[in-house]
Amino acid sequence: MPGRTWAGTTLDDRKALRRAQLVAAGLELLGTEGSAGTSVRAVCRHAKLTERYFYESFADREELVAAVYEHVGEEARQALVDAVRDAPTPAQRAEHAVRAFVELIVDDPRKGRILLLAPLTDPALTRRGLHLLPVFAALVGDQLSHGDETERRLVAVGLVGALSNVFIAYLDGSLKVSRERLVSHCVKLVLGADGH
Amino acid sequence: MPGRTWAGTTLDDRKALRRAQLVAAGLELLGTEGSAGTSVRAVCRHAKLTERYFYESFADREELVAAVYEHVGEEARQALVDAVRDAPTPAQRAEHAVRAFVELIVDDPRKGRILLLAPLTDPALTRRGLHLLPVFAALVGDQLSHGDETERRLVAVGLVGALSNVFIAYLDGSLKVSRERLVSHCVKLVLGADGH
DNA sequence: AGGATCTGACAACAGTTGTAGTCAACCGAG
DNA sequence: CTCGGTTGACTACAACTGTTGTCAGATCCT
Repeated sequence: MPGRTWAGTTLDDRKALRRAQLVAAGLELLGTEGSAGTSVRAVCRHAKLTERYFYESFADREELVAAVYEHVGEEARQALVDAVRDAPTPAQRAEHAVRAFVELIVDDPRKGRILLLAPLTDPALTRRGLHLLPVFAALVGDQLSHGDETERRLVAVGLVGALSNVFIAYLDGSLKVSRERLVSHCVKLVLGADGH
Repeated sequence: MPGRTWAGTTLDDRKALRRAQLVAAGLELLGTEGSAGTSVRAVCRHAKLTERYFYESFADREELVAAVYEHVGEEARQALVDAVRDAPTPAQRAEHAVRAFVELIVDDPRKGRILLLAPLTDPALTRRGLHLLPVFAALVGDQLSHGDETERRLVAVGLVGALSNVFIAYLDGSLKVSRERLVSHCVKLVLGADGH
């Protein structure tokens, strides 16, 4: 059993550490170079590990990019849940959620790019149907109060698209606007979506 | 001078024809297989031409991709211009424009995918900053009547994002809704955007 | 110290990529 | 018919991909 210690740590510890390094390297590459630049070799170079350790933690290149995507997605989900909790009114919930998301992707644009763009571009994700935006859109749709089923879905999909595009434009610098204004505009979008 | 005729056509004619075949093959591949599947060899196979003719018309793989994108973009622009002309009221302009766009991408989803997704996914396009959505957004922004400069830009970027996302969801089948309802909802989005 | 275990640097495989070059066959103008 | 422009099939190259394997050396438990 791998209770045996090595350089002060157990085998499982080091294995988990290496896996984390690989995921971090994958996040960096997927968030900057994009899908094509995220090769097994490139990830290993970046993580300062050899290919052997790649296949110790992942069966595929696919598994790595899926792990990266899910990692970022989970982070975003958690940030949103934390933000919405303890906000009594819908308006406050909207503002907190938007602010949390903006903070997440402004602190680390790589995560924004991965969350918003990767599932559209990387075959490893599209093939698995791994796309969280529809999930978010469904959550948003459930919060809406007006209209029938498909109406809510249309509104939610549109709203998520509007927010995404504004974020993307903000991220790549083509939308020059203060962060405060960005947040308040997005809040307005969210609140306006439910308003008729 | 290449006025000399060959098999009934001049050299320039055949060269142009081959170029068109290559662009058509590029459109097909970029719109179905995506960026990764659009290799020089694959394009040539699809166009039933050899690599030599590829480099007769394009210096790079990049040039081909850019040509395909600009081709589709020009087509979309033309369709929108045609649709908007002769529509007196803003409401009619919005409806005609949306309808024209929907027809374009429903008749040929490949074009929709190229227009909306390719610039986000293909390095050949991102590197050149070849992205027409901001251009469309700017056009839209000029039509808005409320707010200052940045306000109009924010609204336009959001509107374009909302429309794109709805179209994309409709294209990949995840948004099951009748075409008429799609159009009318999009028209509502367009008209609602200017209502501040 | 001995021996099991872990590590890292590399090589090997077959495949695809972009790009360029060669060469035999063809075609139509003079 | 001949000659030069034109065609297409084919090869060549170096670089890269995912994946697996090898092997010398370091590290720690007993």
